Amino acid sequence: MSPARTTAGAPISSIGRGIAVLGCFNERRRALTLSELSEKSLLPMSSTHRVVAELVTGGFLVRGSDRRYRIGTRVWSIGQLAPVSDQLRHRALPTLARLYEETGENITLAVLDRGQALYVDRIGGERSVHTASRAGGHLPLHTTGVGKVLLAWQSPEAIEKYLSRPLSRTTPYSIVDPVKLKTELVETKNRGYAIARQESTAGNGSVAVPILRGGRCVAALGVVAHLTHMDIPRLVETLQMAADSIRKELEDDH
Amino acid sequence: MSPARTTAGAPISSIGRGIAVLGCFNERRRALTLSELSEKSLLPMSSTHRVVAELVTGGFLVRGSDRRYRIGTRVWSIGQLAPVSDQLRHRALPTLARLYEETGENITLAVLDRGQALYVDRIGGERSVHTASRAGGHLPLHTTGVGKVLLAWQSPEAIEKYLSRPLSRTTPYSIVDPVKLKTELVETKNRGYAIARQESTAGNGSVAVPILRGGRCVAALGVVAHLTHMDIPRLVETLQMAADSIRKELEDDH
DNA sequence: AGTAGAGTTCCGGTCATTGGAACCTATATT
DNA sequence: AATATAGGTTCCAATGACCGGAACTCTACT
Repeated sequence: MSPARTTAGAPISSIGRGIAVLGCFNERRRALTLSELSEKSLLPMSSTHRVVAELVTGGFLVRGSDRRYRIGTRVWSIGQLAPVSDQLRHRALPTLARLYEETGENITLAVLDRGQALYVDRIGGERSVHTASRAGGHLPLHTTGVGKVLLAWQSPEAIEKYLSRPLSRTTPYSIVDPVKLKTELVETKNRGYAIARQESTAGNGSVAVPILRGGRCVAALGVVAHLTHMDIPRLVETLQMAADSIRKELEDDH
Repeated sequence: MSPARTTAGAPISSIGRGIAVLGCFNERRRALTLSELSEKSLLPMSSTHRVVAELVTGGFLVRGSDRRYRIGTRVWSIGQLAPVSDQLRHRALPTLARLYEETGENITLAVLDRGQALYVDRIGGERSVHTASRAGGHLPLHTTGVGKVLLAWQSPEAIEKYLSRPLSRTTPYSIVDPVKLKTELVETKNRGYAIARQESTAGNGSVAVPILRGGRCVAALGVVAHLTHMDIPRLVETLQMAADSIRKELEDDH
């Protein structure tokens, strides 16, 4: 009776609907009820129910004893085959482990993804400070050490494009002035590493270096620590050696 | 004209088709052409083409310069929200890093998934031996240390069920006799750890211990090393302390 | 017991989906 | 250069899988 797939205006394919449902999950919302999925995906309840049932059948969603849906192990498993995991994370992990043991601080590895810093992995125990980053999570480019590195090594046009949009403020120390940020980016690229001071989380600072391949910055390696015990020159040296080690690791085959 | 979705017998939903296409990828085949996807998913070329195009639009697939399709970063990113990654891997990672640094050998963390050992993570550098395991990959339960642990702590019925099916042989040393394997499993549970000697890859041995929560074995922690330099009693002690550390980590909230 | 909210099933209408066929486009072979 | 082959893309008529409102069931809470 009613025209199918016109509720939200543009018609969406079945696969698009499935992806939309999976896209409802994020770091804050890792377990959702059917109603929440229906609301967030903008699909009617009955349609959501059907789509969800098919995703459950395929192992892409699982329903817990609390009746909430979570991302299935199958998605995780297939996701491991993505180049970012297979080529980068896997090869860098031993170096990250060594860095973590050496410094005892949070170690992060990030790449540029959809205009944000995508955290490819993070090692940080209870002994190290609490941070906002999490493997698979996105953070802005201008409030973190790794983000600044990823942005600084972009083309001038890409940098201008990023600066032309409003810069979000996460803490009172976040740099939201495009002119000031541009100066900082130039400085970052010149000296070869980035610093962030309480720009993402209060009390924390971070240092980050690029992992370069043929002049391109393919990833950024960083440390997050409490500002009071952050020996920057020493961290930079340690990070640069580790970045070089990862770069070599990436060169093997392909 | 032709009846839709009856080529392969049972009708498959659109979402099921999307999942089938994504399911074509595995550790051996991380980059596939459209033809290969069509062949493996049992879908006609034109249908595959449409499904793939929608997956690309949604960021679930990407096409490289070699015209091959690969799993998109988005799948990896969403997969990180799965409990196996979010609850287990993330919390265990610092301990795995410490273990790796302490031993210098391959460290593996696995859970039971669909009758196989699913590797939740693996840290192993070029210094450690080459192994078959990889994060996100599956291996049989009876040919690896972690697999034996996961199986040994299952219910007697589940063990019988596993033993009733033919046991695959990976190396000449693989235990394929159900009676012999059962004895080994009993012994494993009694002594509290598992050993495998060249049952998965030639020259390698492994030691593994369970991570227990309320009597249930939620994961297995193992080391893979060259048989000649494997100090079993020492590795067992190190692993058990690490397993206890991970168990405590899992107890924090929920 | 009653109520609200969440979740599930039903079902007729219809439009997105389907796949064969035709058509491109590179790469290899003659 | 011409031809062949495989791989990939577009087209289009036919149709049955998908659509979602409505009715119903289940669960949790008062």
